[in-house]
Amino acid sequence: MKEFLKTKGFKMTPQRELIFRSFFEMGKHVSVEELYDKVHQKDRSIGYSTVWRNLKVICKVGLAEEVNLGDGVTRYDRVTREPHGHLFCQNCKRLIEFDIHAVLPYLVETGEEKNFRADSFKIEITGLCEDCQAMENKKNERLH
Amino acid sequence: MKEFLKTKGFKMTPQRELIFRSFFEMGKHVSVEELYDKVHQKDRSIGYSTVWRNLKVICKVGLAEEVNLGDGVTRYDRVTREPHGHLFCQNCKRLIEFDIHAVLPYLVETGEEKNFRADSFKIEITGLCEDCQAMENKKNERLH
DNA sequence: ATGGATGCAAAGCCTTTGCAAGCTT
DNA sequence: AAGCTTGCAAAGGCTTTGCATCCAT
Repeated sequence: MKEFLKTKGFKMTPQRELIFRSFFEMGKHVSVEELYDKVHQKDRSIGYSTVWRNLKVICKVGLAEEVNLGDGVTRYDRVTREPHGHLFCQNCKRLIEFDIHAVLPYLVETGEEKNFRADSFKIEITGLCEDCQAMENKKNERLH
Repeated sequence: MKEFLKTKGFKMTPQRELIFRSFFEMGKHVSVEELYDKVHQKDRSIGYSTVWRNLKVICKVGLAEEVNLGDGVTRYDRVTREPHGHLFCQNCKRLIEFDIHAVLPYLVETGEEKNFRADSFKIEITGLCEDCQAMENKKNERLH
């Protein structure tokens, strides 16, 4: 990893290593704050902006990309995994993934038709997850 | 429209009418600021927050929905039009639409499989539009 | 008269950046 | 030494809200 970063013009530091490790352990859909909390527990001296900047670095070297669900918080998602879409529960903010191999060809074709140079594809379904639907139903029952 | 709003618990006012009209004239992918600029030209007394709140109202009554491309600006998009995806140029911020009828069934099915109650579907391709690619090429030529 | 609507200013919230000091190579 | 990194604090930039006032019903 150290070598890999060097080829991209970045250096390795203890902080960076801890941040990278933590991010890849958490794996997916991590917000700056979540990662900061986790990292900060292990090393109280690491600042918020360092975490933030390193998340950007992870993106710059192509290991993750930003995900924006419109709830005001940017999340970071590993890109080494298979292409996938997101089911985003607006209540509990949970993110469920699903495979999008079936539709990717269509999207690629669409971009080509319009002479658009596509960098990334995003498919998101927002709504209510199974659990939150159940909760909602219980709440309604109580009201009657 | 006045009647329609009343059924939703909202009242009609001169400001609201101007804002609604302007929004529907602009039609698609409008940011608060863009709409404010347009509205403010016609009536200098209308404040930014009034425009903002009315955009929210338009969403609440189901006539538009928020679009978040991850550039820090929330845009509002009419929902009466056909379901569509977005090609978002990261350089000029232009939004090009494309039909997504072909893939919607797959997405609906995906949501059902996971017992997810889907409220909305979002498909976004980010990259560089034709024009900006041309500009980029010219710039590169000049450098050589 | 009511309760929603408006304007202004101020607060919120994340995201970014400026800087001086500290490390990596 | 040269340049990337880090921490802290402060600045940004857009979104929201508090409040007194106004207006539609």
